[in-house]
Amino acid sequence: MPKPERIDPTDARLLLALTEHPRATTVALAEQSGLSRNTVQARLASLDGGAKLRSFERRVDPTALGYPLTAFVTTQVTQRRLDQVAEALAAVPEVLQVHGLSGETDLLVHVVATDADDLYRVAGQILGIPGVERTNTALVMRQLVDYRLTPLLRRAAEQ
Amino acid sequence: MPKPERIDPTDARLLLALTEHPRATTVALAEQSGLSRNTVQARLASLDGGAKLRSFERRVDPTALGYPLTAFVTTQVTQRRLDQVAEALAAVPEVLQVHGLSGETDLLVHVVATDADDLYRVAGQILGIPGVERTNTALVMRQLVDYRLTPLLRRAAEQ
DNA sequence: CCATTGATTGTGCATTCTGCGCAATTTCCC
DNA sequence: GGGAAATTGCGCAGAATGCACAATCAATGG
Repeated sequence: MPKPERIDPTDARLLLALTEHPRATTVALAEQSGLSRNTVQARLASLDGGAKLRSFERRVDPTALGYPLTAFVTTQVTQRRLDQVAEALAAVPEVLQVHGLSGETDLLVHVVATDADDLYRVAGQILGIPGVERTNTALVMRQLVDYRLTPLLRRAAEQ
Repeated sequence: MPKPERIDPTDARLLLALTEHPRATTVALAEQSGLSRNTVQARLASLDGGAKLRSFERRVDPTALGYPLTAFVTTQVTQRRLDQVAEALAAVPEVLQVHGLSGETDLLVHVVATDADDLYRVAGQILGIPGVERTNTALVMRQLVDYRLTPLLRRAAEQ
C-alpha cells in the first residue's frame, strides 16, 4: 500500500535546491544537490506523483492579484450544519482556505479582499451563511514572520 | 517607483496553466494558454523576477515532511517587545508563519508538530518567550476548504 | 552469510526545448 | 494620430529531456 510517502533526506535536499531556483533544469538541480541526473529525474517524478507537493496556486501572491488585504475570520457554527457551511464558504471566491479547529464548532476562515469595503462585504457574506452563528474578523496588519519551511527542510536533509 | 506589479489577465491565464502542470515546458504552456512561446518566456521571467510569485517552499507539504499536526497559536504580546517576540518566534523551526493582527498586541502563529507531545513542547516554547503574555492553542482538525486561489485567478483571467 | 529487491549511477542517443536575437505587427495610452 | 511597449513569428546553436540498459550499491530477510 502506498503509504503517505515521506520525504527522505534526499528529497529534502532536492526541495531545498528547488526553493532557491524553482525553474532550474534537471541537470542544474543534479549538480547543485550532488545527485545524478537520473536520480533527480526519478525523484521529481515521484514528488509530483505522490502527495509530497501541494498545488502550485500556493505560490501565487494574492496581493499581486489585486487582493492586498488578508484577514482571518473566526466563525462559530451550528455543529449539525458543518458540511453545509463548508460548502457555502467554498462558494465564496475570496475564501482561500477554511480550517476546522478543535472545538468542533469553530472555523478559521482565511480570506482576502481588495480593500476595506470589500472585506466588509465578504465578512457580511460569511455571516449570512445559514448555520453561522458568530464571526469575528481579524485583519492581518503585518507579516512578522513570512512563511518558511526551510528550517524544517534543512533538518530533514541532514538525515 | 516600481509598482507592486499586478497580475494581468495574460499572467492569470499562464498561472492557471501552470497550476495544472507545474513542470510543463515553455512550449507546452504556450500552446495551452494560447500565447506565443516568446511571450510565455517573457512572462515567466517577469513572474519570477517581480514579486508575483512567492517562495517554492509553500508547495512542500509539512505532513510529508513528518509534521502532520497543524495548529494556530493566538498570542498576546507586550506591545513594546513586538519585534523581539517576532525574532524569538522566527528562531523556532516549527513556527511556519506569524501574522500580526489588528489590535497591535495579537499574533496568530502558524505551527506544525510531529505529534501531540511535540505540539505541547512547541506551545510551551512560545509561551516561554519574554514578552508573550497569554497564548491559546487551537489544533486544526480538518481542512474544510483546501487552499485554493483558482476562483480568483479565473476571475482575473477573464479580463 | 548470502540472495533478492529496490534505489542509484554512468553512459548513450534521438528528439525536443531553451535562450537568444531580430524584424514585423499589434496593442495600448496619451 | 503618434509613439512606446508588448506580442508575434522565425531561426539557430547549444543544452536538456526522455528513455533504455547495464553495473553498483544498500538494505532486508531467510
